[in-house]
Amino acid sequence: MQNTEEVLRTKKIKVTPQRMAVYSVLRDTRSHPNVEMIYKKLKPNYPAMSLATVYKTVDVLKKVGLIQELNVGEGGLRYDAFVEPHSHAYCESCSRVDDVESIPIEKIQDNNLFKKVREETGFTVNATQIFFYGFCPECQEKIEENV
Amino acid sequence: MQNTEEVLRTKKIKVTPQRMAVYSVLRDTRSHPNVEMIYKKLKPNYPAMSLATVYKTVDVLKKVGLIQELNVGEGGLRYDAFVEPHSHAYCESCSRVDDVESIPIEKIQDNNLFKKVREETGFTVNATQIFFYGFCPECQEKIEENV
DNA sequence: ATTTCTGCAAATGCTTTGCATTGCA
DNA sequence: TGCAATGCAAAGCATTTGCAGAAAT
Repeated sequence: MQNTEEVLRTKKIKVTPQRMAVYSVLRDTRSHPNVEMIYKKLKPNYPAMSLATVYKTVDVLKKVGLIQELNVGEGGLRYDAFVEPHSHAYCESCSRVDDVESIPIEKIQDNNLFKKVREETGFTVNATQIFFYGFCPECQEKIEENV
Repeated sequence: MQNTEEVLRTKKIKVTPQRMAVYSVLRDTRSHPNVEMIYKKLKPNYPAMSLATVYKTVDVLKKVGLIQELNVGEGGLRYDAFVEPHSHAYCESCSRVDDVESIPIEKIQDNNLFKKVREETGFTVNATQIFFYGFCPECQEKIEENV
């Protein structure tokens, strides 16, 4: 995997320790953290890091396409450095977000879905976002225990 | 179509003018308004109507299943009285939200998609939300004019 | 040297809350 | 009448902004 510094440089944005740190956190996890979670994770190693900087940084990373922003309803905005098209499962109990890779969005696109949407609505479509809402394995267990 | 008052009564919630008004607005439009839009629409006829009441009302209507809440990213929370499963197209320029009915979610469910998600992630899935992001016909024209 | 980023604090804006009053059942 | 909903103002929270100092190119 290309190192974080190189990746940022490729995108022609200034390379700062804060940006490397935020992007590294996102590259190293599959947990789709929100800004607060990123901040908490970084604080021990970067005591001077400001929450506002995390906000500004995810914004920059999003704009250059290094990360994607997920709007998961009550769970707020989450960030994901895995930018290949894929869908997500959201746990309505603990707000956990998992990747779903077995339903590849490319396949849906291949099925002429974008074209179909265009025919119906006149919209030109660039992207799609698919969410599955339900309960993660851990929360299912908890719910069963409480019966 | 059943009248608004009857529908509310069926759901065993208190029938008030404010609730009827909010629900009527949502039944009469396909524009997926947010709270602010609902409020503005009602203000001329209900000058005493408070924004807080609109917030509380959409919450109640959502809980009894009369409307659904759509989380459309930057456009915030939108409300829709059309609760049959369907997907949505979101205009990244003007925030307009259109229904997409030609891609029925039932069909996706029939394709064992929920089962597939469960096999991959362990999540039990109750619902899905599909968004198409792009530009609506009007905004496409505007963009072309400015070239 | 210049431009951009960071960190702080203040400001913003959307949403929620508390509570006295009103209104539905 | 009793309980729930409304409307107002205040509070709450996540996010954004302005700006002086710091850092990257």
